[in-house]
Amino acid sequence: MLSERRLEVLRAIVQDYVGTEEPVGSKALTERHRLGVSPATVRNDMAALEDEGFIAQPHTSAGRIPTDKGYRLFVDKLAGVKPLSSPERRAIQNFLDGAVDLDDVVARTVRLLAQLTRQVAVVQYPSLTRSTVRHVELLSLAPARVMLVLITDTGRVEQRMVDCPAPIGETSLADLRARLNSRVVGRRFADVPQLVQDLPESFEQDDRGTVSTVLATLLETLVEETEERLMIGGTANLTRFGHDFPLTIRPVLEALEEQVVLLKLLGEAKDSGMTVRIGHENAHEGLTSTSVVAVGYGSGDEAVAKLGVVGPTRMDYPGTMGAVRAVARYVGQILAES
Amino acid sequence: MLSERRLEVLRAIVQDYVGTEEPVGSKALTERHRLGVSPATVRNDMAALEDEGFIAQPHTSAGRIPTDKGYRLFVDKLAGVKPLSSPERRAIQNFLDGAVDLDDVVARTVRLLAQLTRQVAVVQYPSLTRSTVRHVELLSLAPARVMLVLITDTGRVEQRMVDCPAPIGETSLADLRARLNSRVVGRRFADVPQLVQDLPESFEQDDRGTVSTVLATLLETLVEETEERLMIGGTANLTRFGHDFPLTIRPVLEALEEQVVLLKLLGEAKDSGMTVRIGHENAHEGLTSTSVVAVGYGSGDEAVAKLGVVGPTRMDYPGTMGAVRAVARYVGQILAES
DNA sequence: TTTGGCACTCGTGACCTTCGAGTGCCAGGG
DNA sequence: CCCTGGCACTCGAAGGTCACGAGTGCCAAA
Repeated sequence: MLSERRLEVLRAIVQDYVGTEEPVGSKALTERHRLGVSPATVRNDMAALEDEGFIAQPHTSAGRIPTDKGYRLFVDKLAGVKPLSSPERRAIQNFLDGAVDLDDVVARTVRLLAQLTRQVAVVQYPSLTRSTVRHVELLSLAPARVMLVLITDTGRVEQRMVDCPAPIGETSLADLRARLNSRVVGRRFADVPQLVQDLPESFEQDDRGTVSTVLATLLETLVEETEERLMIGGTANLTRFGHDFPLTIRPVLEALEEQVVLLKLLGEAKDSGMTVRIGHENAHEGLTSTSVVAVGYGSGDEAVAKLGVVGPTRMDYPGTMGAVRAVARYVGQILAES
Repeated sequence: MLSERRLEVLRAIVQDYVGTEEPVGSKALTERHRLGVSPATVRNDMAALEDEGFIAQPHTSAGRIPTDKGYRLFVDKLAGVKPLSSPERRAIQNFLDGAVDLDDVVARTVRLLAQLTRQVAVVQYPSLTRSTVRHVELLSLAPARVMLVLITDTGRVEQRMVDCPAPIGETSLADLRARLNSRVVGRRFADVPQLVQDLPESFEQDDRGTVSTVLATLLETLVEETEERLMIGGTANLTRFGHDFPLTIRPVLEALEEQVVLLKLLGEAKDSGMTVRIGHENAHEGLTSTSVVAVGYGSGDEAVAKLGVVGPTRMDYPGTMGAVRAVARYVGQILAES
């Protein structure tokens, strides 16, 4: 087991390296931190830390930098979550309060998060899977053409065109609308298929085909839209990455454009509590030199989606985690209010 | 006036420079292009072109590179629009045909354009200003709470909550819905305010307040949503920019994140025909080393929105213009069908 | 276990040289 | 009048050398 002081040395190394972006040596360490021991002692500790794999040297005769394992220990044991200052909290509140609709909430959240953390922000739209139906609307646009509009409790709206096998009258359509809503409003999406299963049977022969088609489209929408969407921002912050640019930034930008990759990334995060994935802990190979800090958010107790940031492994973990957590809370509040 | 051959030399310089990304010298030019004259002659021509400001030398004793003015001449006079190959056309068709809704169309278009041009793609959502109303729906969610859903002919859906001053009955609401739709369906957004002006008067005293509120929200939505949205993609292509990375790429990424900037950029493009803005022709200072190729697209004759790409001034103009034009046409078709 | 001392490593930056692509200019020829 | 070959010149890129110094590991003494 590592002694208390050695952990302290690791903490100092991480903090210095995050600040200066340069390998940190024993002398510099003792100067910047009041460790109460000489550089030589620190060197011994560093050698031990290196043996354990927490730090490494880019070259012989250079300072040490933390490894992924070192950051992991730092995040788990050595650092807390730094709460935001109250001006920051107020700024969040003000910034999010002006949002007019769901798109706007998400867009503002992305900007906010990117600005606070100075990193790339990723915000997932509230998922349809876990949300409930607020209303289903059916509009007759042409004799055999119906528009289906689905409204969720998170304010999301999805619409689909339905080409019906036969014309359907306004009365039947109103009837279907009423019955459909009485069954599904307030229910979870996952439960909908079962709830509407026997609906066609209660309609006249003529309309059954159309009713079935409409219901099929509804279910299809549920499935399709379970493929979640997300918004990213703050990519300009990637330019602060390092000096060895193109090689580092390229795969990251590519990964960020692949929504699938990002969704998987967020999906891997724990449902509750904050998840930090460091460097090679990320499965995607374009992201092996980045860390992902993610957390769930939602209008109630339960998370309906996730948000987070992507940044270099060399990031200010306490600060980033604080910002991510705070933003998630406020977004949850905003969603609950609307 | 520049002689025919000098224009030919300029064309060759642009083509070579776009291909190699390196200043092109007189000797290399005569080798790669059958100009029928000696390097010395080309040197004279180059000196003339430089006097006129079409090309420049990065340093003495280096080859020449085109200036913005040179690219301008190239685009206007020396190069046409390169049509896509038929496999490319088929690929576009296939790729866009799978789209399920408007969001999907836009998302696919962005990816497609980014892939075809290997540059950053920008696609504006069909604007509400120029589109027409397909349907307005009113849903009573609570006694004094109405949801307003607005559907456009381009398939876009906007919804707003309306808190009414007084409860309104289902009958009155249905009445309002019917009258509202009979007046505005098929009309342009710009005309709507006038068309609904006197609507509250025809309702009973009790409901007038609510009707006014609903109409106010509708008009507000029209105004608010005239602020257009857009989607961008292919930012990873920025890494192909040049060797002097961070400085070049940073302001571009920042500009791309500012939707306002991009909207203004697209707004400056001509409504019909293709617009190419080269380097310093772009007002925004982050984009002075990029060119923007934009074109309007729409379901009918008239453009309802614009799309385009942002890339280095050193880009393959004919190819890019060809791709942009082709994609715009296909998107127009898709929109017209749905 | 800590500390000061010491020899060693090796990347960084400054400085210099070489190399060659590219230029401008000029005199001669079609 | 325009084109061409020749020629001296420029100057950035690439490579080599060297001194510097931050940082290391190890050891013997406190």
